[in-house]
Amino acid sequence: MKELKRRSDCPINFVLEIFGDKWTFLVVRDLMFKGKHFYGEFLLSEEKIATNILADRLSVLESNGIINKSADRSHKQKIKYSLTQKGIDLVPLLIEFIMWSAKYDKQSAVDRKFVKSVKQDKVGLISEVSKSLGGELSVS
Amino acid sequence: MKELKRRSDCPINFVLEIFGDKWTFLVVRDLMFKGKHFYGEFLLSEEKIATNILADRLSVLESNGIINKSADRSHKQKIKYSLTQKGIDLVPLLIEFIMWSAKYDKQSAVDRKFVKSVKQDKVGLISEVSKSLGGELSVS
DNA sequence: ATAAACCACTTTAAATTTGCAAGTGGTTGT
DNA sequence: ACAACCACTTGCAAATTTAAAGTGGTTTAT
Repeated sequence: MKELKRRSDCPINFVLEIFGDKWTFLVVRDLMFKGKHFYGEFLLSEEKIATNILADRLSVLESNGIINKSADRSHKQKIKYSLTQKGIDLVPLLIEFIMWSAKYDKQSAVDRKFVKSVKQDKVGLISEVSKSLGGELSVS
Repeated sequence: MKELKRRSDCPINFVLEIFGDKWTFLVVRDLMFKGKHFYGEFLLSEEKIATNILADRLSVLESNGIINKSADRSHKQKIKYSLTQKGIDLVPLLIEFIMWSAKYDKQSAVDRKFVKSVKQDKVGLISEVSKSLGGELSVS
């Protein structure tokens, strides 16, 4: 229904065609840094995403292979959302978001220990975060 | 007129409040990697931004301190747009955009030499690109 | 000196997207 | 059996985006 034609093959544009709105990266953030996995958890985030927007963004993320759905073990209806490797590979990108905001947003709620850790060993932190995300088995 | 209240103090959200749309980063890309500086040049880009959107995004970028305007030497009316240091500090972020797309977009028009160069020495390339952008004097 | 072209926008109106509130239909807990 | 919970879906008003045309100075060519 959407994204039939891409505007260009530019690599910057490629990211924008998927993530170019105010909400999609917040869902990724919740999965990546907040340990959230369920629809109801995303709704609780501070920015207050609407249910229809969340449903739409989850489906966009899934159809682009950034996340996948799996069944919760004990709860038939509960759907667990997890990052795929393609999603996990956004870690360096999100870290740069954080570092830029840490530098330029005076009232940023950033974790200063995290920033310090990135400054000391960015590569190490990326692999640590990525590893923790990849460690989850998805029960498709 | 806009952005009176921020949705949260989250560092990811801070970036999205400025850049969370499909166009703003393309203007930054043109300034950063395409050597573009003038209104008419941005309009020529492949993605075909509309004039009103471009005018709006330039003013958003300026009011957020990402770019500044300066007068063209020989041409009184021509306005030259340049990245500020705050804008130049987006280089690592845009590079991660490019690297992610290079990995996951099969038809990406990415410069493979650039990708190779990032893989070999990311820090070096960032400082090289940043230096080339900072070298321009702005005649306010 | 005058006219055409260029410059950076602005305006208008239609189409699309967003945000809010309420509703849906199946599942689970008591 | 019934209420609560789950992941959405629907309807609608408001905001944003888009294309096209227009504005009012500036510069270039004649």
